[in-house]
Amino acid sequence: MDAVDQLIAHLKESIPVTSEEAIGLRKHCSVVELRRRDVLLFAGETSKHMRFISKGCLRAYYMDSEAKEHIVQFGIEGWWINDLYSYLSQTPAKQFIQALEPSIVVQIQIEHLNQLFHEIPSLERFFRLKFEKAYVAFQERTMDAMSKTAEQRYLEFRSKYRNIEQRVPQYMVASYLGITPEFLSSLRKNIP
Amino acid sequence: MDAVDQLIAHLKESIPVTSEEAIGLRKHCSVVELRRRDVLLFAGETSKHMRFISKGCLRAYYMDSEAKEHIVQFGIEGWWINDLYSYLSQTPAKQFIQALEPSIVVQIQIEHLNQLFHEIPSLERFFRLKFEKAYVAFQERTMDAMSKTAEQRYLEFRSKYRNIEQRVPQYMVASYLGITPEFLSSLRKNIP
DNA sequence: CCTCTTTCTTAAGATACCTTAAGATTCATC
DNA sequence: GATGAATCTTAAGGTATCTTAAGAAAGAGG
Repeated sequence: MDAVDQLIAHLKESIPVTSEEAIGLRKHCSVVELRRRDVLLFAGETSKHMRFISKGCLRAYYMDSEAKEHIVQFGIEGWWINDLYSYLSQTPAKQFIQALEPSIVVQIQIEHLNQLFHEIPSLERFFRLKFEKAYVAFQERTMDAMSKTAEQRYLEFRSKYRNIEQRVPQYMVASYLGITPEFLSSLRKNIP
Repeated sequence: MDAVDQLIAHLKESIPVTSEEAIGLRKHCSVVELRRRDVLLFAGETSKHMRFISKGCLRAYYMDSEAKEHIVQFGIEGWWINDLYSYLSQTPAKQFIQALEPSIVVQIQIEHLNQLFHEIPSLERFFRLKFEKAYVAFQERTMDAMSKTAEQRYLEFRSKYRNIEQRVPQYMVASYLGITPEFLSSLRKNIP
């Protein structure tokens, strides 16, 4: 099963996809192989693709005014990763997207995707739902960031994303949680 | 100029609206008057309307597991307010929406709005853009909550929303910023 | 206007989280 | 397998923010 097959299988979990539609889709997909540390999208560029992770692990992060990195999102096999705002509004990205492992990503250009929305109407619904989920995830994260302790946030991260915790460096988990690596280390010491 | 006129004027700032379209729109709008403290949407209910504030001031907030309130959003004249996730996914709201002053809100039922999208195509674009903005606002707020001090967040709130700061109680600003009212009070003492 | 409720301030002691620095461990690559 | 780079831990001292409690000020509604 190649990378695009995986994308199609992923779509089929939520919407029906006929084999003709799959063929149409395939035409508009490009597959990118990334080495560890390769950057797929630089801040300042405009995000021109929707990106599906077929293999590997990536992060989206931005740099604050003091050049500190803050991780906005991780992504692994079967997830989408993007600077969604840049993509949707076609304005320069604030985030970088970088591979943390050797990875394979399927990309669909924005023009092609918009065209596909006409050929495969349920695809538009698929992305609307994705977007709604992304929205609510951010809303929850905002509220958590403001009302929960770092320990609570870490425990929730761990139970939600065990798999991710095991494959990214701990200091990146700290960055995702908004705390220092030292503090995360000390939290971990005091947890079973 | 009545409440619906205000809504139409608001739309005209972003998209063209013909007078026939305005008439069609008007049919599907209902106007709600609220007293101070009236609740427009309860957590647990499903949000069935898009809501435009024609007059007054409201807040969207949720209650955490310890019964503490956390303000997600304020809204004043010319803003939209909703539990957007509940509205979009038609699932029970986690947030309350409550008037902080006597207010007038224009509501459009979801079925009517979806129908209006066919009659006034640019309306769909209007809401897509609104939604993108809401998304990026949350993203920024998440990152701010995790990387900036309460003082920085307060100063930014103050310069962005001077008008709101002046009409809502200070402890609600604190709740919006994710800090205690006592701490906000002490921050303010040390700022010009 | 008066009164009751809501909101704001102050202060002291507690806790969460950060900074710095150094050493220990693990990992990647030759 | 050796070596240098990347990552993790520990610890001490500092700062940001919270909790509690009480009184002061402001505002709402009669």
